[in-house]
Amino acid sequence: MRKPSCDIKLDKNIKNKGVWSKQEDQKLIDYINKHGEVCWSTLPQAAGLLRCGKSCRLRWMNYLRPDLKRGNFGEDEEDLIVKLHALLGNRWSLIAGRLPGRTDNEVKNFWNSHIRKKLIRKGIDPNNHSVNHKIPPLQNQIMSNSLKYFGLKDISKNQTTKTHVDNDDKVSNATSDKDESYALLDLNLELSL
DNA sequence: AAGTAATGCAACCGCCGAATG
DNA sequence: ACATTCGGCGGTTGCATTACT
Repeated sequence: MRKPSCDIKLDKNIKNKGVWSKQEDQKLIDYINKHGEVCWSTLPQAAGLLRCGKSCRLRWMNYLRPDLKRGNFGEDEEDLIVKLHALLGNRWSLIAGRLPGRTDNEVKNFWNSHIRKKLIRKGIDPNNHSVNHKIPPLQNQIMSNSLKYFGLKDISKNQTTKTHVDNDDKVSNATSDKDESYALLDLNLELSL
């Protein structure tokens, strides 16, 4: 058993947990402005922070980075997230990569708190975006090509994911070889992204 | 005004793959 | 070849805020 790379419970140097204070934010910002995004595991000590490197990285990536957009998602962004999710599933970092100034955490939260409910209200299954139509061969081919563009396997052919449905309100992307393929309605993604 | 439920979001947890010794 | 470390990711939790009764 290898020990966790960052174990808050075991590391005696890590005293702070939970919400970051303004002072901690400032220390992190100052350090990164001065030294850049260097080794996260040694950063906390070097910057005088009582946090683990992982926590520092998360704080910087999701909140402090100067190029972050913040604020509400626009309709165009929402639309793009839905389309990308139909194509990529819960690969939030890939989806966020197509949305300048947005983080994977932000996209994931937005999906779980807004988009999922919206799709359910419209009678669309947010997990597979299906409205009970089979994917026509041409559309299937487009999907397959799109996945190749992102450097991904075509999961519709043989994927068995680890998440599953506990109840109808839980996130799931359960698919298996036995599952049928469903249509991705309105998936007019530009393949030249 | 007080209590409770629902919601949104920041942060944590645990796992994985790549890099390194 | 193997063990270890690290960065990164997705899932989940917990808390603050808001809405409702």
